[in-house]
Amino acid sequence: MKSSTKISNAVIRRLPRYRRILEELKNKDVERISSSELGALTGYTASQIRQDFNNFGGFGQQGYGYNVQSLFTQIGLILGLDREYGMVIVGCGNLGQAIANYATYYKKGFKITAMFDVNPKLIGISINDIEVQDYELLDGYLRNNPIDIGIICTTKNSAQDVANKLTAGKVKGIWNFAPADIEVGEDIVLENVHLSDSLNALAYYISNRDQQ
Amino acid sequence: MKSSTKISNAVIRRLPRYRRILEELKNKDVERISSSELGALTGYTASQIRQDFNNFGGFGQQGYGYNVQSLFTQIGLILGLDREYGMVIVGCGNLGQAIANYATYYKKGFKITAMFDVNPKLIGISINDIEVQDYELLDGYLRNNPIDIGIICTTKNSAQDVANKLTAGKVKGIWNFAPADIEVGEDIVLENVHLSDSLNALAYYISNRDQQ
DNA sequence: TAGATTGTTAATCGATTAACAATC
DNA sequence: TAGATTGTTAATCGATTAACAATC
Repeated sequence: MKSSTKISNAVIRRLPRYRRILEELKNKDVERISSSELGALTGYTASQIRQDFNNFGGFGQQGYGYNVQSLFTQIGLILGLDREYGMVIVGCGNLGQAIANYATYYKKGFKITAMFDVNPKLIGISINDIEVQDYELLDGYLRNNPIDIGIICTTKNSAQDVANKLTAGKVKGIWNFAPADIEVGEDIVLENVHLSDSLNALAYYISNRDQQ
Repeated sequence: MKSSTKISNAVIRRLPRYRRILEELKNKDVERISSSELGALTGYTASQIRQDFNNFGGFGQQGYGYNVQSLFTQIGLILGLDREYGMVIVGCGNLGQAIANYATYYKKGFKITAMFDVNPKLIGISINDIEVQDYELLDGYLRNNPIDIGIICTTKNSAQDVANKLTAGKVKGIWNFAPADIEVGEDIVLENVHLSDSLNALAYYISNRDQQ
């Protein structure tokens, strides 16, 4: 894998989709796939698929195509899925709990190690065997436990404060579900899931279906 | 607004963000803003902002900039936020409940009218005064109540079946949270929120921070 | 070997940025 | 009026698609 040249964001965003589809093929015991077959499944052009993979060096074989298992593994390596990520969730309402369940049952390699909230009704309850702690304890927890990813599932108003505490606690990335534009330092990776933006885009395309 | 020419998806995806930031400015009683000021707030270039708005006709005034209130309203009109959208949620676990709360409290104009699940433990309970109904009743409900948006918060395995029922029930758009690649007809707008893809991209950027 | 399909270069397309005349 | 800032055209940049030689 050449890691010297910068890979465009557009390529990176397609990789998880490739991987998802390859996993399904793998489960169906499909051994090999050509770029055009993969194109039919993903909706991308065969040409784009070959370009994408060649950003990281050749994964295929002329006249044969790509080995499903090996391509799946390679993409996992590129995405950094060959290691474990420690995560904390801040905000344990329905959304926080949904993310906790999701990560616990579906995302091997992403491990929730602690959960925090300010709500006394939530503090002390257990979610998938993880006890919700008082938000006041977040600082101390991060000092003693190096964490990779902080997940913000709070309200809009608390989001920046949480981000600041996560930053001070030296997380490497923030997965933000709060409908806020939080600011973080250069060295922290910020991934926003702005549900509101997604719903607004959906409304647009419903209202302008002819243009889609 | 010229609706004759197709607006690129990239532009549409930026509109909700503009609107979000304009709303904040409006709340702070800011009356006018220039493209370069808005650029500083959004991270886009002033040039891009002017290009974006000019897709829909001129919203600004030379020498003055843009009127915050009016620009906010215009973007809302473009996105189709001047009407109400009826929505049903299928799958009422934590995620479905989180979306229900979110839509109820934060998204004026998007109204949840019914919720469905297969789980007997959930059927009958009320979430924000909406009773969870048996999934078996979805078909009949959609026949009698025209719905704009169907929200899928089920497991991966059920997602396509739900999508088929929503399609048969003539929804205009589907907001899919299930980690599945569902297929819908041409005339239905599909908006996916693939948490898994988002988390995988986050992992990539954490593992390759130097490249970001 | 012949056929298939990649890897890779070149061409095209589209999106972003720069520049500046128009005008408030 | 002079200054500011848009609207809009032109230039650039980057991403996608097409084409085909390399090769399994």
